[in-house]
Amino acid sequence: MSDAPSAAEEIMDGVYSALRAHGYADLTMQDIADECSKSKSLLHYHYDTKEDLLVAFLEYIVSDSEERIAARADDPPVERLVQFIGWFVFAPDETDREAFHIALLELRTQGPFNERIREQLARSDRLLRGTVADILADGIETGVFRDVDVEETAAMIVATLDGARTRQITLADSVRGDEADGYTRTVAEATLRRIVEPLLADGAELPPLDAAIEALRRDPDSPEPDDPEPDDPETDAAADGSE
Amino acid sequence: MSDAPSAAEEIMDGVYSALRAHGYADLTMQDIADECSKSKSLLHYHYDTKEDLLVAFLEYIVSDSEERIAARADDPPVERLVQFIGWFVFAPDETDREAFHIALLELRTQGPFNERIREQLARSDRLLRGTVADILADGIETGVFRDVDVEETAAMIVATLDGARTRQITLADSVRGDEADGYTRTVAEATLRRIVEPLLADGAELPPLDAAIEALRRDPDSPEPDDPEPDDPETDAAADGSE
DNA sequence: GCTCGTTGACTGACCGGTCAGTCAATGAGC
DNA sequence: GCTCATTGACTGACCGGTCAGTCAACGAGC
Repeated sequence: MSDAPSAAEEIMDGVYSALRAHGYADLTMQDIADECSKSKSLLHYHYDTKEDLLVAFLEYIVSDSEERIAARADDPPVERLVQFIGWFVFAPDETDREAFHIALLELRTQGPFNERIREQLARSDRLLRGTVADILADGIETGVFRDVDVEETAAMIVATLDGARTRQITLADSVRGDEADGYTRTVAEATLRRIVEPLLADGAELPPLDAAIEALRRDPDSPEPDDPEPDDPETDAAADGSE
Repeated sequence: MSDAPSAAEEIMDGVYSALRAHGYADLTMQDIADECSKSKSLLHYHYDTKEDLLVAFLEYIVSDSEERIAARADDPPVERLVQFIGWFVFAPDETDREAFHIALLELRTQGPFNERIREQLARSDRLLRGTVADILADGIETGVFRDVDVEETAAMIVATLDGARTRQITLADSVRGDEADGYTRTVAEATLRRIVEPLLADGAELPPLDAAIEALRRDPDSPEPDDPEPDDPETDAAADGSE
């Protein structure tokens, strides 16, 4: 697990880097090969087709997210929820993460044309909405949340954050940082204030979003991670990617 | 204006049909040519490059949405808002419209890589959020809405609906209609109940979403249209597409 | 009202580049 | 010496874009 990463790991890393550098639409097998310092032929040795490779990559990042989320399942519901929301927000310097999310969004648009991709996307979607639903159900049981329709609330929260992020990454101008930059953060804050806060039982209080975002940046192993170590592929992949 | 559509119009129609049929990612100039029964060379005669053609198409559909929205600017704010929200919802039989929105989402993912596309997306985004903000400002002035932050509320509403639609179109399985199908509608209803309704001043009431959706289907010239006449290209294009 | 030059719309054939995928050969480890 | 990992050279398909040329419409000159 420490040194000598397996070929599969190196290739997944290569896909990750290549996606950030080139996006999905004009990602070539050669790009991936270059990023992991291997030959294109080797990629075909391990994965028959480009599709196989990309589906494997998707599986990889979704599984990673599953593990990260599972690792935090015992945190208190309110903190977990704020952290979940905070994880959609990009800090200003996380251009790599943004680039990766652009590629993931491109990948998502291929869902309708590719069943295997769609399957992974659905898995990721279930993970995200299910996580929020679990958090809410937990909180209701504990008495920190009022009794609401957890599925509906989860759907709304995830849709809102996903929509905000989509707008931010598709409209942000890489050169002159523009208004779209802080968009997700603004919407995340509004979501907390206008959707989550009314859900709190009397006496319960929301921790600040900023603190949660800061914590995520420091602690890679959070439910929906940021970049843990420089260049760690899946760090936050699955969560967003999937939807 | 009646018969003998101009070449430009026929080509735009061709792009529209081709996008629905093939999606954006594997859209070829030949596909477009086939859809409008012209030669590929003709497309290059009118538009130097494929990019030029697609940017022209984007301009075309965003402009169309601008006009449609402007045409309804004098409707009462509450009705306008419900109609705006209803226009994100796909009726079960609107597979064409869904296919088109998939292509538009693909196009949106190219924003980060193409300034001219990004420009049009930003225009569409301003249109959508600006429209909701206008509706809210109108309603506050008239006294039907409480005094809220219109920009923030508009951002939330648009993000939520957009996120819901994204999930629906990327995850829906074209063969066996699955759970993702009614997703946008569910979220739209939740948005009305949980975001819009609390905004209403005492005495004001929301018209039902279903009625608004029905009206949109019957009346193509609504702010954010459905398919007006069979095969009318831009009908609902801009609204969603953009941003 | 006929001819002829000009123009704009349009086409088919073709070119060059790109890219996924193949294959035979090489080397390393056992 | 056999297996497995890896490589570079190669191929075939596809696609954007070019180009030489056709054709119908139109207007001018007679």
